[in-house]
Amino acid sequence: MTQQLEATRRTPLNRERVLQAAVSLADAVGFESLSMRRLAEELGVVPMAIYKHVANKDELLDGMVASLIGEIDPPAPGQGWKSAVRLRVLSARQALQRHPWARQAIESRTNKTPAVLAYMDSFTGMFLAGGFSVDLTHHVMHAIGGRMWGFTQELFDAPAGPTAASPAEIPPEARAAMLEQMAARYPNIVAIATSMNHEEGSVVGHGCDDQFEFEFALDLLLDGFERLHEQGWSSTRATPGRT
Amino acid sequence: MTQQLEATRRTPLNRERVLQAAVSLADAVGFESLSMRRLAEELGVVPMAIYKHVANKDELLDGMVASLIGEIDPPAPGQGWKSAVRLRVLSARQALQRHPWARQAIESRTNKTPAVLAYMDSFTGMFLAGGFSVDLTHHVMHAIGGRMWGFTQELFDAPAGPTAASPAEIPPEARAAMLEQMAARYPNIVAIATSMNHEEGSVVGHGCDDQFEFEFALDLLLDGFERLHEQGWSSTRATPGRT
DNA sequence: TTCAGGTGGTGTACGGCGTACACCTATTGC
DNA sequence: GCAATAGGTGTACGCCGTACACCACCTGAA
Repeated sequence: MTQQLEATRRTPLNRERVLQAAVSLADAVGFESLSMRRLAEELGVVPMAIYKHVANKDELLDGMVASLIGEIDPPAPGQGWKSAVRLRVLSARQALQRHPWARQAIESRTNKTPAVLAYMDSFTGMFLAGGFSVDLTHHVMHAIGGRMWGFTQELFDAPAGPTAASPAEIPPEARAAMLEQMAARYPNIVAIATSMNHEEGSVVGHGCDDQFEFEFALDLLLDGFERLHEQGWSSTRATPGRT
Repeated sequence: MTQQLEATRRTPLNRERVLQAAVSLADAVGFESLSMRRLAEELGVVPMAIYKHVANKDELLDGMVASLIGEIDPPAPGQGWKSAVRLRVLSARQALQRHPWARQAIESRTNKTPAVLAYMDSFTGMFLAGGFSVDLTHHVMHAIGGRMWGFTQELFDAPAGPTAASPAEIPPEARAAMLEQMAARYPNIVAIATSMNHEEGSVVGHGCDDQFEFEFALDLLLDGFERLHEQGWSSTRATPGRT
């Protein structure tokens, strides 16, 4: 009797459910807190049960990345290569922002799974379809590198200082002293930070517009690609802009 | 008596020696095999002894990154901004190639240590000294992102297939079949791979010239920066190349 | 000369991790 | 009706980072 109840209660695990659970667990607790044991707990199962569905943790991560790739839009048809690439990269970026663990997952591994290869292949195809030479396409794929995934190293992201949200924590004199020290030690950084939003005294203000920065670099690269393509660039000649 | 011998035998540990040992241990065994316990062993000391000199493993890694930064050349004087930046990035790249663990160390952490700030600040200063507006400098720093450290996501680096070094492992028919499968599934990747070195049948041949690829992207960005700078670009107008 | 305090190395222990291996138990195909 | 198999379990091992109590030695003041 209890057997029957328990039998119906549990739909058997499968790879799909494991990956799905892993993704949402990672979404919730972050990459470094995603452990096999914790995932098992989430699935109401003993840790080793997971290993009936994925070979090991690395394969789990590969599966998660594959599922992420599934969220990226396919190439938009009927567009020039440039806007097609642009749209797709931005779609990848959106997927990455939905799943903050993905950047670390991608960086932590040398990705040669079929899903990754397929994505890279399809990505490569956008340039070839746009009339790029195989040669130029090759280098262009290297150049776009991490941006293909929709992320860049975030350099400045969340500055050390407290935001305007918690003004009580540090007395204004101390803040001013800190600022002076910063400005003395890192004048250039401070110059940029203060220029970013000079409205109030908030030194390292609301942070940067990540999206703007990302598109800035992306478009810079795309423009460069375009220029090279138009001039019929070939690697046998020279690197892009050496004088 | 034994006391005296043992007293002379051991020069006491200090932060410098710990960091130095950590760096060369990581050089030898790789980032993921660098553990406090192993480092202690290398130093002939019990694991907890290390904690008298660094607060924890994160601080150890920060220290290692700082020591790496020390290996990067300072800005070359008497040059235009462009070649100064170029030289410095390539110097950073060399440092990173001497210490393969560094990429992971940098990626794994949100770097706000004084050493990192100082490097970024000095880097920023190269653009400002070149007459860049603070605005443009800001975005340019974002765009150059990871490349500031001398690395890019390596996409293609060591392909799955065996290299020419181990020809015995896989019989030629099997190789040919694999190639056909690859070509069917990932035609664009294979197109690039085969064009890279069409000498023999080595499909995913000797790999790419990392250095060339790196400089390709770097120069593309630098050229873009230059163009924007010359036209007096400002972020209030538009992103670089949108039509 | 002694003795307090600090510096640096030790030993033990805890709670986490990934996962190998032996085991059990339903379900299913013959 | 029964053997094979897929899927879940329990135990155990060897790693990891590090908290905490302890102790040896050196230094400098009384």
